[in-house]
Amino acid sequence: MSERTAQNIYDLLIDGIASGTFAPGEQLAEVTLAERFHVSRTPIREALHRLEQANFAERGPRRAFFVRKMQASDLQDLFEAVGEIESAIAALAARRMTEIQRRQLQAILEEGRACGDDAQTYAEINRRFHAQINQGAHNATLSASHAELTLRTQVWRSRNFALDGRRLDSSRREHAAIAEAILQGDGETTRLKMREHVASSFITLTDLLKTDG
Amino acid sequence: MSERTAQNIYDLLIDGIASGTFAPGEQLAEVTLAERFHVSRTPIREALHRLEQANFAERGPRRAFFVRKMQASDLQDLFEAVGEIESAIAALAARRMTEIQRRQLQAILEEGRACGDDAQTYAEINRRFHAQINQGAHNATLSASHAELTLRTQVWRSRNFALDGRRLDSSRREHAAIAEAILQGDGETTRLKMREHVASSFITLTDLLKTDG
DNA sequence: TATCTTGTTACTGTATACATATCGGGTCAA
DNA sequence: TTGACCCGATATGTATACAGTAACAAGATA
Repeated sequence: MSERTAQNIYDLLIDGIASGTFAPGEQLAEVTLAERFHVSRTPIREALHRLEQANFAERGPRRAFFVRKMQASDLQDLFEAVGEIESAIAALAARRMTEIQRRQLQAILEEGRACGDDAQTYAEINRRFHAQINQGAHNATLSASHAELTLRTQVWRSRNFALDGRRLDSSRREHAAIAEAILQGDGETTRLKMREHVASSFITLTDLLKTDG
Repeated sequence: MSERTAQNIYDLLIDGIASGTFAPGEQLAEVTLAERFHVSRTPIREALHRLEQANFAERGPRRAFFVRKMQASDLQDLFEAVGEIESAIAALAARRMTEIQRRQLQAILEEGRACGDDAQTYAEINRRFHAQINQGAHNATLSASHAELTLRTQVWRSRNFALDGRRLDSSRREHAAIAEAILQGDGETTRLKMREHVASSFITLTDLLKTDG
């Protein structure tokens, strides 16, 4: 733990929240965490303030920090926001991607078709597909906002990492539709397809959460 | 300076950056600022980290903090992002506003028509108009993202606070068009009108910046 | 019984000393 | 002349002590 302690603590806390080590509503007291991680309060403080800013923690009585209790309605809010922003990004990308970027997108799509049913491999290709579109929009501000919100969804996704075969196929189809619209330069169709795609993944996730609980 | 020192410092720094007291590229050293504001390094540190997070400061050599140099292209990025997010919000509001909220929006629009040419009064009404639409979208996540980006634009706007008469009239017309689309529940028209509205204010701002520089 | 007051406690907020990292310049040897 | 290395200056990063604040509970008072 020689350097970047605060950053490490922040990552550890996020992992802990995502994995359930720190339960929703649980208190995050500076002293307790300092002892747990064998550091002083200072880097803990910094990490907690960042958590608060990123909406993973909130303040309670005595200004203490608590793991934010997320409700199902929060999740819906969040995915709607991601859907709107990512579809805006995709619409821009449809009009702005360079020829090289379009070819790369096609290549990634092809990889997704060819990769078989291994969920982990597909997840990585999925990530690159979305990253490619993000780049193609040529708007760093929107990309940053999108990244921030996506990180928040990660907390919900992490425990339901695997996609079942059915969702994997429908994801492929949706990607193909998005890519087609982008390659045709049709911004508004792209927006619709991307919005539907995010909505589908939301539905899948909530179904998974239901069967878990 | 009895309480919430770090918050005060943060506000002071933002004001300073907006007003030009802290020039772009200028270093923000913890010790220097601590002496200047007669506090210790600790609250300064917190404020600087928040500034960095909010994209007003960046790190330089020796990890030192500097006022971020914003380029014209950054401003364009930023306004495009605000335009996309706010138009998404407006489109949602068109479909979701309660009857009461719609009436309130009409009332605010009417105030804007009636208030005459006092820029300061109109600015306040303008703020409420946009806030009302934000509320109407019923999506806290999008509203928060929007607020964050709007704060960033504030730095550019503050020195060009006043709207001239011509822009004031066109702003009124644009507001009317947006409100009409919302009241008809027409999401896509609302989206277009709001995007145009943000773009217009961007153009006005860049014109003002040109004549200044 | 209701309420106001006051003390205790459990937190974060701030000050300050010390640790650590990084850049730049100067020295010395090849 | 130039490259390697060391050392000092200048930043932030971290540890720790102390200050401040707000919630809660107990006891006094009406």
